[in-house]
Amino acid sequence: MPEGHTLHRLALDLSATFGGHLTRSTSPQGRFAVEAARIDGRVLTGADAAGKHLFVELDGIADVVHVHLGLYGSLQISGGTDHEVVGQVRWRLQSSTETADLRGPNTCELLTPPEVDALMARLGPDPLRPDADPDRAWRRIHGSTVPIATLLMDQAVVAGVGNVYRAEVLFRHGVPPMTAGRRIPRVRWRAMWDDLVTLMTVGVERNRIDTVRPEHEPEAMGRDPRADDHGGEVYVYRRDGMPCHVCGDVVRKRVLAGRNLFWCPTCQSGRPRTGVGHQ
DNA sequence: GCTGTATGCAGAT
DNA sequence: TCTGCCTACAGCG
Repeated sequence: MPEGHTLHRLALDLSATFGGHLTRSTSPQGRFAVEAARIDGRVLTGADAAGKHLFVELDGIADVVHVHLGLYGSLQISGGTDHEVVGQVRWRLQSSTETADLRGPNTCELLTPPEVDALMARLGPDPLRPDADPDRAWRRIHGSTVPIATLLMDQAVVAGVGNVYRAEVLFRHGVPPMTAGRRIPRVRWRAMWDDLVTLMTVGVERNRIDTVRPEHEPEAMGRDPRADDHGGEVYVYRRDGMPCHVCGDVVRKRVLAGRNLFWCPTCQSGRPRTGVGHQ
């Protein structure tokens, strides 16, 4: 489930598991073999994330491993070192006691420090980084005729938000997805940003996306908690055709800029409403 | 066994 | 707006 929270969580887990340890690197699949040989046998000094990008640093080499999971990549950390290789493992990282297997990444490469800087420079503020400046995103949003739903997915506007957080934050603020960026009031954007900080921080802690407020949880609403389980509790993401948790209207879906977009036409009508849960 | 789909993004058209 | 790509898995015949 690679949105920004996944990468930040992986950075924490990699640091905790491998930080300060001598590591071995291989590429069972072969496509990272040359690079793996260069970093093999080094102490892992740290891991960090920015948006959906993961960086791993090793002692004695300036270059940094850059990983982007894309749509379906995964990095699985597990105890033990004698695992059989299952599937296409691009990079296997091991300490004396632990193994991390990277499968299906969009990108796994070594970058020089200037290349890392260039990559960071093209990212918008990341709600999971304490130094992030939401006004930088605002400057891109408030003059734009592009729908807010599209802007939220643009990593140069906000880094780390993916299709789930986009749908959920728009729902939680009652914003119609097709609203032009320039029609989003500044206070609304700030509330959405603060909410993203909260939601994504919870995402890192739980390693899953939960966006449903306590008063709308299945137990509180008398719903079956197993009715639509996507590995997290959400309002609209992939719930098209199902009743909205808040108002009961049917959740809609359309393709926007090549991605599925989900929303509730009633809760996100753009008209002031008295229902619970919206600001 | 095949097809479709996926929480992403770059490059071509 | 589209195509391609990284890979695994569910659903279907």
